Amino acid sequence: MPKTLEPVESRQDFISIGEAAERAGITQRTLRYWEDLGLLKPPARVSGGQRLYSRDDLARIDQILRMKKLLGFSLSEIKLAVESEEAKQVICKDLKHERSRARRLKQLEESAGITERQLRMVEEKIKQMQVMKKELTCDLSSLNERIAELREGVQGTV
Amino acid sequence: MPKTLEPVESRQDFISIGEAAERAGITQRTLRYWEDLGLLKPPARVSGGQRLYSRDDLARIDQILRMKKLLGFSLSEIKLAVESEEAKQVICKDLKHERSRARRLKQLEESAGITERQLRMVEEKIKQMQVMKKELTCDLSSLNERIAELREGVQGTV
DNA sequence: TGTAACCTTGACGTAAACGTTAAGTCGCGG
DNA sequence: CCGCGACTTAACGTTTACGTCAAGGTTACA
Repeated sequence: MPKTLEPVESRQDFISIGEAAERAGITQRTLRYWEDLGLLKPPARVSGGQRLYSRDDLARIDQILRMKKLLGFSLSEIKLAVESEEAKQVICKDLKHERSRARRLKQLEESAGITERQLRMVEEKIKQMQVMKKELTCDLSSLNERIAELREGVQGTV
Repeated sequence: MPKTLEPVESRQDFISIGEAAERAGITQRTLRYWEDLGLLKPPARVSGGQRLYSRDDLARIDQILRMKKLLGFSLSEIKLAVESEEAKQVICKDLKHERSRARRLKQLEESAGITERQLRMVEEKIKQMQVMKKELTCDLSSLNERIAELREGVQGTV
């Protein structure tokens, strides 16, 4: 159900697709595409049909971008992650409504599993990138050494 | 010039494309494709025309894989990085041949510049990934807290 | 010496992630 | 109330990074 504006929220709190795209540094097409794939939940619309993005929507967009650029996830992988995020929020709301505990527990655990896998992956990546960093640092300092040697005309010292 | 076997090197030191691909966890097609794009320098060949990959080649392949998977680089970006790596090695060899000092100095500096840019990028990524790690850790512990609550039947404590 | 397993190039196919264009609708300042 | 820019959906095009044959050459081994 693509919701319309809720009474308490002002039109000021929302921005058009053009502005949202510009702020995120992507195209309108990309936003619509992500929506089609289910990465973004259908945003609010004005009566005429134009999309209105909320602060939450923008945060989600940023999150997706980070997963793409930092972790190199495909959109389908991101969808999984986003769905678990979704589940988390639904669960938090549902906690009020006091329903089937076993079911909620299962969802919570599933969500935690996904989050944990992501965490492990991030940790692994950080480790490997620190190795790369060390290598690059090494390379760089040996290059700088050579440069210094050359500058001082001490070319023969290999 | 796709070189042939050099006298000092034994055939044992080289492996076929099939084995190289298997070791790297990629396909033969991918190796040939990378070679076409100029990511890999043309490897040695046996007289019959079949490729022979050296230890250096394998190292290069690993390097490319890390750039792809860790940094999320496109192949064209990787090509740039690899070319600068190439340049570095050429320069190191040339250092013996004692040629125009000014020119070598310039190349060394260019090489250092590229390496430094790469280093900065890696550092930036590490930073951002540490932020993600923190967020995920936070998420996870709050999830686990809720799970514990539910398990002990203390559902009301929001 | 044959033959099965491996390799070669070349060409065409494909999935993902959008780009681009078309044809029409909406919203708002003058 | 009109015109212009921003928006809508739909459809087709494009790029990247390979996958997948096809048709033949090479190598190793019984």
